[in-house]
Amino acid sequence: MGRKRTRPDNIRLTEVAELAGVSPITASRFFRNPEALSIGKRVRVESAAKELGYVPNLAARALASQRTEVIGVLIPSFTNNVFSDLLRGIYDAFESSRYSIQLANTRYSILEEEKLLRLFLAQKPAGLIVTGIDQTPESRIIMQSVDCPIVQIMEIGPDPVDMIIGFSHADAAQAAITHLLAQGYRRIGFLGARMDPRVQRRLAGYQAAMKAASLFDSRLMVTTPLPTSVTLGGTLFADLLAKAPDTDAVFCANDDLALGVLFECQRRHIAIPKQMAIVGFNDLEFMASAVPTLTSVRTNRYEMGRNAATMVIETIEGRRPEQPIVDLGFTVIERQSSVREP
Amino acid sequence: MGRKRTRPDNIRLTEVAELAGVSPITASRFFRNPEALSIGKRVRVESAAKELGYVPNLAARALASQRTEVIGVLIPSFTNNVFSDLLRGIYDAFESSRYSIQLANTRYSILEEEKLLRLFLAQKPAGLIVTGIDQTPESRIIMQSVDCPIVQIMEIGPDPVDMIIGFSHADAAQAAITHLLAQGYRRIGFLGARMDPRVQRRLAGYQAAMKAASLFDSRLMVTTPLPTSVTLGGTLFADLLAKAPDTDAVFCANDDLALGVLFECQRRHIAIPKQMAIVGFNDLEFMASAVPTLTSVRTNRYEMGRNAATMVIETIEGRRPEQPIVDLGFTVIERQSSVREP
DNA sequence: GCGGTTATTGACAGCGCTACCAAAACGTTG
DNA sequence: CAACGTTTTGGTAGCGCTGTCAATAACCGC
Repeated sequence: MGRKRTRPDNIRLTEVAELAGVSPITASRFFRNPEALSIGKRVRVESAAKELGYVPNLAARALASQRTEVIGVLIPSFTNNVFSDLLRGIYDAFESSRYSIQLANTRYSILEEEKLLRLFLAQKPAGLIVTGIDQTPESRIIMQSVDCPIVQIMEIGPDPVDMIIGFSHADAAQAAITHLLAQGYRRIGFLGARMDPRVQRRLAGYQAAMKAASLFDSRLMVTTPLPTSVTLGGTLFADLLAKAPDTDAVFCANDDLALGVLFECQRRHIAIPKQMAIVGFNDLEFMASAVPTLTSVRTNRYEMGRNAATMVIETIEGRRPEQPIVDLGFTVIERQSSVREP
Repeated sequence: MGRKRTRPDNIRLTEVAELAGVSPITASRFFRNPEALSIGKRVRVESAAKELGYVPNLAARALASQRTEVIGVLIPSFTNNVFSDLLRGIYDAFESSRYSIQLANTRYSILEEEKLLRLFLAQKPAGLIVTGIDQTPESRIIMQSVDCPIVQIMEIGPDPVDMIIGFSHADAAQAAITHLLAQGYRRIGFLGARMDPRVQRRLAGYQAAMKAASLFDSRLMVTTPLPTSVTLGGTLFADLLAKAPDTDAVFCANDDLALGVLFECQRRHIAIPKQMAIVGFNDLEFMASAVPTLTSVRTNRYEMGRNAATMVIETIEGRRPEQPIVDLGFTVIERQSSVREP
């Protein structure tokens, strides 16, 4: 008959209410919507809570209110530097809020993503941040049927589930190629690893630009499903030179590959940018420091994370951003590796 | 009088029990300790749960059982590559378990860490993973008073709160210096950024080795509280050369700095390893790919994360590891940047 | 001073699950 | 086959909080 278990010694809301001389429900309201209380009760509850060191029991709150204060975040990789900047932005934005983050790694698998999505939604999160726009049809249905704000990040697309923030990878790649063309390079190669959807779109942008300039040649494209690395950059570059020895520039789908190309050029005594131009993607910190300095396409990853988080919070709190699609753009940062001396 | 709120359409344990023809408590047991059920009921509950698509309500579980299945993880930075490997290990290990991870960033502040610790412990986590051994006295008291397993990671020390896994940063630094000494280098500089406790211990190891060889000279040490970066490596190296122009080797407290030094040497046409040796720390992937390849001290970050997580899980499940202090060691990977040709 | 409106406060019940104990079912043995 | 031990199952109550609605207090114009 009932529990004999020793009552935990934690302070409960009832205790706070008692000390403050109000009903538990009033005390409860203080923590959710202090403005609803009269000034007198507000300060009484506040000081009682502080005096007792009250910490709300989130499990009880979640059970009673049928929702949590958890924001689910789905990213495809922890290893990639790109996502660490993103995460920093997200965590910074949520830090001062009452929401906590539940982070999960999809490992670049949309099936894994769907599984994690189901898992998350069963716990009724207050919001969701998911990477990219290439969910499974199932995932989209799940996401649409849910009533919490959802922000897709990393790229923009015409048909967001709810809100979306990012930039056009195809346009960014195209801008990089346009820059190389303007510098007089003609045999521009493409190196890509992992070939996740965003890299594919960079490839598409590259192809569009090359075709528009009537310079497209499939031998100039070297890609691999392997995860990216600096070493891989060197390997892919070697492949590229084997297929197209007259290559005079390389656009790398990310900066790690670009660094690998730089090292491979040093090994082969290929002069940069005279014999070979290098352009990377993301503009990681080391690009500005390399010798020669490496051109890259700057993307606003920290801001993306931060803004995505802000959009979620605002929506939860009823101040939904008027613009559900946010394009953060990109900038081609021209450096020595792709700028020909006059 | 009571709630009129629409009953959520989620499947509850009671429904599963009903369909399986057992009492709710038996169904509950199935999810916590299936072995306690007879085979017959076990399969009945299992298929009923699957048929209804039952997902347990974690909030209710946490409230009723007075504990959660959340593992708190405190790391000092998201930006640092070192921690992304660690996190990957931790997430991999917890993936197949029922535990979920609550990640927080202390920003290298032990006061922030103490705050986050309080926050975590109020929610009764099932376990805790914290970085390093330099907590505030308050933090240590809090951690000792808690009854969940705690693993400290990244380094080892004599007096763990509970369990600890890592390696000796001082010994690792000392080994790096020993290697340089063996190669005949004598004016060995030290570059360090951020100067968090682990970098300080690397510095201590450097100092010990230099003093033992009667080669210590404070002008050879250049440090800064600034966060690390490749660019900073170049800057610190320039400072070092200004203070001690006869420097013939540099030990960098991390690989980013080492890469920056490499670039600075290229800029100044300093021959590596003839005029200058470079040794980094952590052995990030790019070190093997640089030109020349860069010597570094390999640390087992992924394994550290994975093992820490496993230690937590085992302890929760009553199979506490017999050895609470785990030394994962390190390896000096000798590469071109520090090996003199005969 | 009255009817009516709005700001505060409180009572009640229950969110979905599990701890505790007891009872039932099952085996085993002399 | 009774007596006993062991496994398996169920009943009860309650974890700490909040949604709903009702009640009360405060305010207002006339």
